[in-house]
Amino acid sequence: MPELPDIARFKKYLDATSLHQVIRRVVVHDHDVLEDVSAQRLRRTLQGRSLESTDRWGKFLFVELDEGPWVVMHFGMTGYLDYSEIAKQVPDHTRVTYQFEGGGRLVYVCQRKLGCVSLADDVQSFIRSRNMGPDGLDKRLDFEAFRQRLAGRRGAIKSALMNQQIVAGIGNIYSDEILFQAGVHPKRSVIELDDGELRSVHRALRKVLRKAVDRNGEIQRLPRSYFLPHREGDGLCPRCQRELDEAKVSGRTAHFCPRCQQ
DNA sequence: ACATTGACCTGAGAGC
DNA sequence: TGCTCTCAGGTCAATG
Repeated sequence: MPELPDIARFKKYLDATSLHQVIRRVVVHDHDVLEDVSAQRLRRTLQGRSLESTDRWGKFLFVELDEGPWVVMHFGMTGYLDYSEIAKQVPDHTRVTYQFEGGGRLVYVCQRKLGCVSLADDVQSFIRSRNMGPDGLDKRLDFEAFRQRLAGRRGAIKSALMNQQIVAGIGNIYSDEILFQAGVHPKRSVIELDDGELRSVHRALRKVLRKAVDRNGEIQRLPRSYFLPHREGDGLCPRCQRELDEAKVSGRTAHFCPRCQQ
């Protein structure tokens, strides 16, 4: 479930709890989540360093060390961070522990192991190497840029929104909200959308992500006029009260209102 | 070049 | 109670 607004919350959480503390040691509980880095190199790179600042791009969280490369974290669909001042039992499915001098610790938890922890020399080259599109909240993603990135696409608009190479940060959940607010059916092909519809999708994308970040990625704190509280709740469209419908869109389950999204 | 599908991974919940 | 099946969903390799 972690999408752009969730990663923004994790970033804030890390900033508030873990910056400027010296790392005493790193424990890798499960090597499966390490990507392009051995446990030994991760340990040696981080030991004695401190976390100095964070950055986010799409669903990736980057953490700058006082010296050396950046730590990169991706949360798959079940990942999150947990900080504790005192030594206590780590949560189930803890994959990496960052133990600080002074007793605090930050852990990376990822039940389904679809996320990963890695090192990168710098944020920009990491993003380039993965061919990632602009972050969904990037100011440069204006309507023209958005339309250009969708040019030549024939697949479903929902798939395009979830494609990290087109726009980074949107997943299954928030693409549902965006398409609901734009009044566009998730299965509509990108090429058959006219300029007005594309503009609505773009406007909804910006608005939804901004609001969701503002609400800390907590769906129950979104306005009742939003789609997601009902997707997770009564299953009724907040606009017309009709029963929500679902459909498979390239392997994912899309939720939508059959009346408001034609 | 783009689109689609299955595999990866684990646990919850359904159905029997 | 316990077994099996399906589903959740981000991403990537393989296939169309």
